[in-house]
Amino acid sequence: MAFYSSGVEYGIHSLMYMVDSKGDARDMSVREIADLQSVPYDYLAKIFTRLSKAGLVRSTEGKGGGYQLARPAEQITVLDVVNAIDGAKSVFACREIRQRVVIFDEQPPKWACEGLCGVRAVMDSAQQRMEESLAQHTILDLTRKMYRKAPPTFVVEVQEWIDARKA
Amino acid sequence: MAFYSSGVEYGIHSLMYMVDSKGDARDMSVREIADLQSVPYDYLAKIFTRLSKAGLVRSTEGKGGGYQLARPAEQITVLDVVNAIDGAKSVFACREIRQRVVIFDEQPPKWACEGLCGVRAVMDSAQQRMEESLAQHTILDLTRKMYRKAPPTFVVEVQEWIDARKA
DNA sequence: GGAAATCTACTCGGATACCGCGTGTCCGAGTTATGGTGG
DNA sequence: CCACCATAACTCGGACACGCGGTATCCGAGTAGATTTCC
Repeated sequence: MAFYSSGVEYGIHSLMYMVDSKGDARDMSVREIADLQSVPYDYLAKIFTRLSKAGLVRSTEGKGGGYQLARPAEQITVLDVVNAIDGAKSVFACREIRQRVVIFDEQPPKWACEGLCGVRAVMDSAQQRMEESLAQHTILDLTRKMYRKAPPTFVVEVQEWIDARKA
Repeated sequence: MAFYSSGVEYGIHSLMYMVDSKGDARDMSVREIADLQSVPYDYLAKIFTRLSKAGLVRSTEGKGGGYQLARPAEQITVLDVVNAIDGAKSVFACREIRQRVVIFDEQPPKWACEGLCGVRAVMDSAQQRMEESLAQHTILDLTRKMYRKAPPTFVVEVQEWIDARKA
């Protein structure tokens, strides 16, 4: 299975649509975002509460409310989104096998318990590299890249869809 | 959940015990390795068939048989073990959400399908960073680090346990 | 016409159902050394 | 003494049971703007 949940994917793509062609924030409701991308609404709603708790988006309640980026899109990294949605999870779950060696039966010595397990240290550092890489890409980067790839008509079509929706 | 399976952990720790204090390969049976580390035997057996298929260990069948590193421990990286056991799996499962935008209904245009999804590209490159990091650590490194941390008596105790076991 | 009640469209949070996959176990088959047995 | 056979200790491979967590759905509660109703 994949490490990052599908929620992460939904989250990132959603945030990408919450910034317009000029890079400014755009106010949208969860239902709009879900319908726009043909994504399950209830599920996406849960994801946005997490994004909100993490401070990546701001919510306004009541009718006409919705979500909005809490800070500029160039200050929201992919790592931020990942952490917000999936939480701090580890690529590797160390089971302290080093302590289970049959030689020290029932009572592993201190040297086998203190510090980080060597295997785990390697894994942790690898994960850190990955996260550093994720931290180098922002939502704005992704949005720009998407709009650059699409024909110019796409930007306005999205905007029109949203406007028609509000009415 | 963790990305790398517990099998990976078992595998790496097992390989570490298959090289002696001088760094030379040591012949061991799965049962020995499992008992030494108090790890489920049947499960570990499956892991070793994978290591074997990947060419990391060599097997000798029949009584007195067992496994042995197929190449020097300094030429087996953590990434090798991970790939052998968990196979080539991806941190991120792209669901092509970009194609699901409601604007192009039922028939996403070509530009939305060709090339890599932007989000996926970011994830893939991040994973690559992680794997590069894993490829920089070898089994020999890990073994050395373990023996360096343990008191000198530990090395001989392990050897004695193995020898007593053979008799 | 203004205040109050109703309606509608949101954000929240909990409970739950489904199901795939990791983890672990069991069993049978094939292989090779070892030890015992009979001629 | 030697050929033969049973046994034990391995590696393989498939099948399966169990449980957890990701995915998704449903529902109720709270909030706030828009609309209607009623005096």
